[in-house]
Amino acid sequence: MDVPLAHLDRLFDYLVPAALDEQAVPGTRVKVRFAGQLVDGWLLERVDSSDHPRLAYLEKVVSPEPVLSPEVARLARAVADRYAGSLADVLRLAVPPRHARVEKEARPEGLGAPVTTPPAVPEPEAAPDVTPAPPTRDLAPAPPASASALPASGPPEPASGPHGPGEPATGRLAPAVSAPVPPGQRRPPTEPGPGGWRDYPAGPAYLRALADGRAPRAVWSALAGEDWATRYAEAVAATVASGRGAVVVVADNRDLDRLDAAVGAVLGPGRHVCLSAALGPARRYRAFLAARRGDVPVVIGTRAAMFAPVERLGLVAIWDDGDDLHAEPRAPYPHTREVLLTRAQLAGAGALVGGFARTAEAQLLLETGWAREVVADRATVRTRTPAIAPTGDDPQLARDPGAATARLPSLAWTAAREALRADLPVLVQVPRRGYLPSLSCAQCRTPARCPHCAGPLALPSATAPPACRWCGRVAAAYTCPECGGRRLRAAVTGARRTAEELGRAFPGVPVRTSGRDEVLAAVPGGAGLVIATPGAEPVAEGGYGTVLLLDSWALLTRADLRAGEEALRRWLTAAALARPAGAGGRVVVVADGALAPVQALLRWDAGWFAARELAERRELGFPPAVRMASVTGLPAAVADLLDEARLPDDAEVLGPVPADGERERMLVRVPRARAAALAGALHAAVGARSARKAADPVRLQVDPLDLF
DNA sequence: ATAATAACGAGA
DNA sequence: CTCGTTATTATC
Repeated sequence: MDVPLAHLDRLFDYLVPAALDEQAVPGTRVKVRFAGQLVDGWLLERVDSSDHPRLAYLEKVVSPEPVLSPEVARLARAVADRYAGSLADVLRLAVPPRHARVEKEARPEGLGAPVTTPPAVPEPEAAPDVTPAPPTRDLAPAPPASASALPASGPPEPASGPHGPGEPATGRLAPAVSAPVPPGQRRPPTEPGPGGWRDYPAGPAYLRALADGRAPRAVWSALAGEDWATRYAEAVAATVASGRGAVVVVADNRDLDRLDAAVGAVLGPGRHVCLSAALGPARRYRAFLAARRGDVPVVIGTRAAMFAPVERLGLVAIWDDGDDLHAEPRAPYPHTREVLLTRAQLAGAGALVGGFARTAEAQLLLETGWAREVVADRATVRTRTPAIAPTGDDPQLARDPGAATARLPSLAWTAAREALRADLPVLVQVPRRGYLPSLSCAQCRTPARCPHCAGPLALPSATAPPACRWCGRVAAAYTCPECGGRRLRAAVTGARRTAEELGRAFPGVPVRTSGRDEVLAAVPGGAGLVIATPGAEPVAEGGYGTVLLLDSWALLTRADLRAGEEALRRWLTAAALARPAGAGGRVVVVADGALAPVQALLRWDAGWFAARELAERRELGFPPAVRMASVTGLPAAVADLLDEARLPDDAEVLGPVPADGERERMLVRVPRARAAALAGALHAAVGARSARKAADPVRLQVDPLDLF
């Protein structure tokens, strides 16, 4: 039922009129009369009988196209459960709006066979007038216990889930999944081989497992300069060779263009489609239908593609899972990585979580044994990595808002000049403005944390004493746990460094900018300055001679749980565009070399940092070591919801802290083992509230990306 | 949402 | 005891 009311998040049975029997196939969009009015719904399954005494008839089958595949329906239910959301909300994300004209278009000749094999439905019994076919399960499916459509195994969290302790990826690779190659399956133009995966000791075995029809799960840390798009294309090709399909999701359209080219080159034409919101309704629905109808085995795209229906799913992959574009901004706010991993779990598909950086969440996959690490050995890392040096003994140097040259530490300036003299391009990464100022120790700059709950301290107003942004406690007499310092300072973001200023520092050199407004995909190989904000760095032909990472303090002192992780991610992504040290590639990061993210950059060791980060989150009780949920709304509504919710015994409620305007925010924290119980309790509480027409809305977010 | 229904309390 | 109002519940 496509209604946004949480307490209606379940199945309803309808009779199928004989006239609609043929069209009323699971996965179709339907219209039914509900509470007196016509509403949209999803036909989820056909059943022989119903417990409900008085059934109404299905009003209409909107389109015979079974757009919702059984696999995606199951996935959507699991995602709704994990995120304390409604199935209807998830289905809105999973199935793009129908485009009737596109649906009627003739399908290209010779592409694939019809996909759907609707379950055998008995013919309606002969009866006068309107002949009822067996009733149909419509709308939102009930929770697992009562919905026959759902598999015996529940959602993967937490017992057997991506982050759970169960089902370790033991031995060589994850357990095999039977997926026989159907006869007549087309082969890709080139036989898939390990290709560039040979640089990673576990790489060839991973590809072999995919090609053999198994379901290997890997967390991959890419080498500097890696052609990651081609590696992903190779993994996809291996999967396709086993007669299975693949879904690959990247963060933005620039990455998608790269991946598109690589997959096209490796797989040949017509074997994949791109799916992203940027396509617009018609093209998006066309790509979606091509996948659903089985015309292509591979879907690549931005997060709009995470639910893409693919036949015989063999691989799900995400590139750069730390990019916050992977977080869906619409309720119930699922994260691409979590959706894809749930999907791999439910569908028995392989998984590939790759990036130059590694998130704490990916590290958890390794530490629970759910996935296997694919990394290069240290010798290979050394030959591929540019020479990376910190220049941050005096962090003031980089933050001093003085003259242009004064802002460039001498090492950075020298490295840039030398690259330009060698006729090589120089990349300068400058963070965007606008990070929240927060408090850190005036002496050692350790971010100030609440002594009670380890939340971040901030100044509520110019005059008020510092207070915790989580639990609201006032930290009047703060003492830094690192150095004993008692003074706090606001971590001001770096001043905006303009291209003109840098141009003045290097007269006569062409300067290009790439940022929010205009993103460059690539730049030529000769001498030139490229000023880019994180995520908008163009690749340079032959690689950059020097990469400068400026204003690091603005990144590192952000009041964000992921500040260190995010800084390292941005640095690695930019540094990966430099030439190897042997070819003159250099990276200068304007930061203190003793800091952990800087250390990880210098050693090109994302895994080391992620392990450290995860350990710290365990200690502090932060995600992903625990499960968190946030409840935001007017104080009365928030209190009402938490009052209503039967939270697990060990749930810890933090807050309230002021949110925007009149609203406030509370955080609920539970151990991972209680994650499902927490989501269930919160969803039920939202349902109870909506059932009694509680006026003020509350926003419920499981795994909120921003905790502070 | 909206309608049906159960619950409640005041007034006769 | 009934009527009128309000809270509760179900919506196939």
